[in-house]
Amino acid sequence: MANFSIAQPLSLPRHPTFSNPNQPTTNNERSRHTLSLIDRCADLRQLKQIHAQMVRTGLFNDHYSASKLFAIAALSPFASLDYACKVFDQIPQPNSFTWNTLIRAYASGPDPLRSICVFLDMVSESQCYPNTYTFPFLIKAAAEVSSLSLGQSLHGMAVKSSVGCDVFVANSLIHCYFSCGDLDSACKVFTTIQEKDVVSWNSMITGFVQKGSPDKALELFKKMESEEVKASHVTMVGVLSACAKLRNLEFGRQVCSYIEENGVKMNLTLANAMLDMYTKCGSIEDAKRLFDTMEVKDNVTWTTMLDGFAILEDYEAARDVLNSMPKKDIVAWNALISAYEQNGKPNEALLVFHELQLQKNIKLNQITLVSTLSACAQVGALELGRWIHSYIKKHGIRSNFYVTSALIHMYSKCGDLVKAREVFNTVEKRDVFVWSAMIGGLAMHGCGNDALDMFYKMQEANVKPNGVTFTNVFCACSHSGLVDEAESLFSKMESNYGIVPEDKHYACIVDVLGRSGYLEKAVKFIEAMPIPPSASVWGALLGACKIHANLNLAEMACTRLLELEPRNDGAHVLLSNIYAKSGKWESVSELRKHMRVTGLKKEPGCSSIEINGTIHEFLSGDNEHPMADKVYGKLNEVMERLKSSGYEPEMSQVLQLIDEEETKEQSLNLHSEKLAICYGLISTEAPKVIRVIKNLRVCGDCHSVAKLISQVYDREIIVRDRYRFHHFRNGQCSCNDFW
DNA sequence: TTAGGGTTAG
Repeated sequence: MANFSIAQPLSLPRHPTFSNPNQPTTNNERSRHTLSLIDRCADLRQLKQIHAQMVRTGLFNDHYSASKLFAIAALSPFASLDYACKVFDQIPQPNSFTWNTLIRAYASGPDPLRSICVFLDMVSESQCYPNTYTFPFLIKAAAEVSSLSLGQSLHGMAVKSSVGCDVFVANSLIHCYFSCGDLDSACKVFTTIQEKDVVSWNSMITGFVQKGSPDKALELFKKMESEEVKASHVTMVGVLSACAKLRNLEFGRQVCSYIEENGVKMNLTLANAMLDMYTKCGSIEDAKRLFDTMEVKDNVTWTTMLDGFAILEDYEAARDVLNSMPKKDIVAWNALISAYEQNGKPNEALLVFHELQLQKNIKLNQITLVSTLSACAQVGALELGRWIHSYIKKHGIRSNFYVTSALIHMYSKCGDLVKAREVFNTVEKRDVFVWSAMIGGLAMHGCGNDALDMFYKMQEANVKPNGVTFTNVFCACSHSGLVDEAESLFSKMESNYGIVPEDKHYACIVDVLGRSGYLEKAVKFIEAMPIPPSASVWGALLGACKIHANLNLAEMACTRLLELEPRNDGAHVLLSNIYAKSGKWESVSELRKHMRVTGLKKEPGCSSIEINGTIHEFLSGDNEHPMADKVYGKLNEVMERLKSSGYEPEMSQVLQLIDEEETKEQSLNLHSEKLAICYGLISTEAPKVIRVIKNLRVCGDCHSVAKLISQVYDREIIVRDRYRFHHFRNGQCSCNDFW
């Protein structure tokens, strides 16, 4: 028996809703009056007062009255599971209704599995049998925790209890099977329901939408219509969501008219679903019109609108929406951060994150941290990344697979492979994304064999690789010259792993072959492709032609690439470099003229370095930095010192696009990575590692200079270029000059 | 006598 004490003599609540001009006189009337008060309770305090009075007057001994009180304690908006349990313990011999109510309360609580324990107590301790009310709650709990085996067991029990055909039980099972990813079982249950109701259809439609088959959801909706089942507002939410996922504006608009013509009851959720459909389908005008007419808006409304602008990369409008929100929440902030981060604007994402940190009463969640870590990875903001890592530990934020993968990715891309491995090693569970992130990290640092080991360990751990895993593995092979391994794995992708190679995988293999000098083999591989080669396939071949100075093949690859992407500046620059390397200066100038006439610009080289949490960017020949004078002063000193150690500038690296007044050597010295390294030398002390991130591939001269600086100045330098990492130490680079 | 299943943003 729980310990429940009546704290004070009951005084009927003074709350105005409780005043009753006609005081009840008889016992029956008093009971009825008390029961009506239960229904009108506004908070737990009032309920407890009624409880006390019921105990005092003996009304609590009446089973019906006690269970009414209990149901409110367990399920009302102000419910308290703790208190409800105490009330439950006071009820002698609870009946099915009371047990079911307790099961229901637990099933929708924070720990749904506890409802199963209550169910087991009910079966073992009471004379009550589970009925058509019991199973939907239990099955809901199984759905909440996505436990297929539990769902299946409950399904079996329901059948044995002769309630398997009940439409409520069947509908819960459909929902549960979808949640557990067992679409076949969900469909089987659906077909066995003899008298399907609208919820049966809704469960199927919603299930298909949520499990990535919006087309099937729409098919089902059409079938539902043909069977003349009247759609509800929940049906329409599902159907609109399917349209949004399919980006089918035309059908989406028809659905909106359907809702109006068929008198489907509108509510806020449905209006939000319409708004979402318009924004996802790219019709911001429709969205704005609807948004302006909505009298009631919640945070979903605001965030959907914000996201709509973000999709169109209208960040100013998105920002306005955030500013206008009456109560900004973390989801809205996350929407803006991830919009920037996913559209290649990581610096902007970080600025928003810093602003968010200044807000009071808004707690960062996993999504905030994952998006921000990804932005850190892009710009190489290692210090902020570390801060987020310690924030996660300090605030006990539950690390899920997304967070773990994001941390591994951040540490790897910021050049701290040791820390990336540490994160990987300390987690107990790893899914395919975690493994792939680690393989990707090893790949970009040139640890090809370690990456392959990881790939095999992953399979020993019974984790199935996906397309991303293979991309990362091939990338690792490419940077380490592991041609045979890459070819062998590629040939098994479909047969052994069931993954159909995509364009990016073909591009990887061309890269593997090409880098290692097997140019003819790479061409034959392209010719045998079952899908048309994409720009990235030709780009990989072109890159290899540059390394191995194969002019004829380069011209062919570039022509094919430019047929697909006429405005690919990288291709123009690569070809120009190859011409220059072969001394074909006429061709260089023709290409340069072509670029000028067509307004095509070479992406300027840009290198960044993080000092005390601030990212400093340097463009080629940059004078914008406040300490530019000192940087150039340091650069001169460095070059003199290196020359006296025997360094000679690699003029062959000055390949193209030099303005006439510049000398070749000056041009080399203006490279952004040299400026960033020099800034690192003057802003930090040994033995701090100098970490630089460059947007393009590092040039040969800068590579030699970095090696020499690491020796002459005894500083470790880590440079991330567009393709991989270079660790310079004692005059050597981790890439073994193979990049 | 009581009640239940399906709903939108990241």
